[in-house]
Amino acid sequence: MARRSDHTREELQEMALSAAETLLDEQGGAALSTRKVASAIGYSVGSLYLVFKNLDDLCWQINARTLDGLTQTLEQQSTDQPPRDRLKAYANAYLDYAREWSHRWALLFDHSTDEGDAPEWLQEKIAALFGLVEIDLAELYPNEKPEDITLAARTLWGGVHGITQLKMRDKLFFGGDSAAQRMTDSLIDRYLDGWSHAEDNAKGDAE
Amino acid sequence: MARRSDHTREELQEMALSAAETLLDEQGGAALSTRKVASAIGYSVGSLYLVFKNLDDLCWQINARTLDGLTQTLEQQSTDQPPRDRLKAYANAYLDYAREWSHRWALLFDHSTDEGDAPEWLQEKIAALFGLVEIDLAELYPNEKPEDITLAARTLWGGVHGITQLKMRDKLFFGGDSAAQRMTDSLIDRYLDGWSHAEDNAKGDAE
DNA sequence: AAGTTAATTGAACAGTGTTCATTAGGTTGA
DNA sequence: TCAACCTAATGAACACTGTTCAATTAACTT
Repeated sequence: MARRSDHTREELQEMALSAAETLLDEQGGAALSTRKVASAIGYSVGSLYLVFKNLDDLCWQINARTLDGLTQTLEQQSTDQPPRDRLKAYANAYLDYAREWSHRWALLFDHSTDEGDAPEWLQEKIAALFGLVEIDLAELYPNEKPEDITLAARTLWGGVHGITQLKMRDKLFFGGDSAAQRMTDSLIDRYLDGWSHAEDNAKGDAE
Repeated sequence: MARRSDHTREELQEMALSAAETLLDEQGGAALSTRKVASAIGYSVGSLYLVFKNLDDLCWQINARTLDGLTQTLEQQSTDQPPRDRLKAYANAYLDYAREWSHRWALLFDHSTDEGDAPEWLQEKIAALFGLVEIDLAELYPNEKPEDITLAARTLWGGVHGITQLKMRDKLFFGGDSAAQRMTDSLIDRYLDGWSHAEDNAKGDAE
């Protein structure tokens, strides 16, 4: 067959990504293969290469969607609460998302191209995620320099990410299901308290 | 050839692991293959399967060695300093180790068996790493319940791990080379300050 | 109806992990 | 000394993988 034009390029791409995600959810990242995706959408292997540069490209595009979903989930958290609670809600949502889409989450952070870094647009999406945290921190510490807010956001969120990762890989072995959330709560509370404490001292010294 | 007995099983295993590590360091985890390892040590593919259950097993054994090296590095940090400084030194050493052995470090945390968890002995090694942190925290907060120390150690070290991972994957994009260390310092200082703060409050309330 | 075009194919190639019947070097016993 | 045995070591075979690209053929044009 040739020139079927059953689907546009965009449709083909969407079908492939969707099929790949299903495969990923059901069988994990190791099971992702071009032949399986192709046969799942009723096209041949070669057709995938009309729409994706290679399997790596397909993975990055899945990652982009995963990251979009994650960002959306975080954004859906109620804004009608104090920044500190919202940060905790973010962390919780982050943990839940990783739990619900464990294979997608694993692909997002495990997958690394042989050569070169993640694509730019992916990096921008991650930056946007950090941005959410920065907003809350800026609200909590309006007198802080922007650079310090940026550093704090990355520190705090790096921490949440690390806890999530260890949890996902069963390398926490402590305290059952609720442990991870207790840890992110503890992290956020103590980090913010420690920060306030330092600010108070600074003020005290200045005056 | 057969029955050469040039090397014992133990020697063969050591040769294979060592060759695999070299391959890993030079070409990354994706380049690790049974045929390459076999040819590097002058044996055939089949011989590897006399010593390792499969490639996964070989990877786990590399990971064990990586984790041992990491633990040793941390243990070499001077004990002749206050617990807080030692914790920072640990975090620093952790970052340095990940930087120096980036491919080994990536294999350690990316590699996940298709089915089932990491082997038990690996989990014990990780627990031992957490133990180092617990010692310092217990020294800092002698009145804290052991369970709280355990949780805090995992929280803090999960955070350091997360920062390290984002750094390694270039997903921090902030502040150049020194950023990661500034972040772990910030994390440890603020977390400990926040903890002390909370303890003071608790004491104040009680009295 | 014949010609043109390009969407789609799938065989081919080079690689992968894993298995296991075969082989050949070392050891043993006569 | 030499045949018998044993077993460490092999590497061909199998079923997979990603990727390419000449060949095919359905649909459009004339």
